[in-house]
Amino acid sequence: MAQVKEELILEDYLKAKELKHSHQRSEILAVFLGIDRHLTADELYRIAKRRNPSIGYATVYRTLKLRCEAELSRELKFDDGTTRYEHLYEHKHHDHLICTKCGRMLEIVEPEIERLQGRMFAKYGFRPQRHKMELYGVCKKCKRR
Amino acid sequence: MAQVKEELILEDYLKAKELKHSHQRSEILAVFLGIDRHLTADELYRIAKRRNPSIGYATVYRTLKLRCEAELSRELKFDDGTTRYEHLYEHKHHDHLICTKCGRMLEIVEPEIERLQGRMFAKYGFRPQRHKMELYGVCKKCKRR
DNA sequence: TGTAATATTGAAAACGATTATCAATTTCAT
DNA sequence: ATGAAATTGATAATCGTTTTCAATATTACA
Repeated sequence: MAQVKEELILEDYLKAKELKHSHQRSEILAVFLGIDRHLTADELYRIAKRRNPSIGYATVYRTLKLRCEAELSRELKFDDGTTRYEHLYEHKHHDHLICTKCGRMLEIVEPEIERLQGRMFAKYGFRPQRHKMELYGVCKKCKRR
Repeated sequence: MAQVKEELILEDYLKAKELKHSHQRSEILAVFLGIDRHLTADELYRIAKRRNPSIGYATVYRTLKLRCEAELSRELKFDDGTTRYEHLYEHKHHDHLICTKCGRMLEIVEPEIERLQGRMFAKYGFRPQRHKMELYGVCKKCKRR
């Protein structure tokens, strides 16, 4: 199961950095891994806190930062000002289609766009690192209203 | 001259909203319009302040917000956490190619990508509003070092 | 012109999201 | 078990941005 393997990657990362385990961290991670949406730190905090009320805000941030360092997650800044965290492990690169009315967010994969992006990097002599594409519009449901 | 016409658009916007003129605002705008880079509010503040030391932080923010409301500018959030403002008037839609070493930013226009984006909106039944694409990599110069 | 109504200002306080600090606690190799 | 070191939650600090507020500037109109 992918989630188990993913935990092992973080495990190795902790070992390499000579870090220790902790209850709170695994609980926060269990929540985070179990949810497919792109959560904000605050959303994750609230949900984790329901499970274990002793969990603090700072630890949620620390845990998310750890995952980003281990390249298992990525921090994304959206136009509405929110910062959200997405899973990277075993997720193909994808772009985002966002409804500006209801906030719904779709992950979309479009190889054609990926190809074009590669060409753009080449055209300007850049070594590609990453990219980000967000399409903002009004979704089917919200259009009707 | 484009800059003059652009000022008239803001003029109309002010009239429509029954707003008044002000010295500080036009000075801030003169600086902003005269610089092609994507400035942060803080950068604009510093430069404007050199011209007129009485200009305050809040007015810079207020002026930028006004321009965004009038659809003459756009606020962009980048991955490094900075918020920058770009000119929209008589600027074709463009994407950004950003060097993660030196911070240099290129505006790139690629009709093919624009077309594809349009198709993505259609495919998922969204009414398009805007989009944003950022390519992060290492530029020619920085690659050499 | 002068006047009154109201928008604009700068400074400072307030704000929201994130990070740093710190003493108490937990982990873990020995 | 012990002790060194990492982790914790609460809280203070920080950063970028917005709001507040009393003083000032702009504008319409008498």
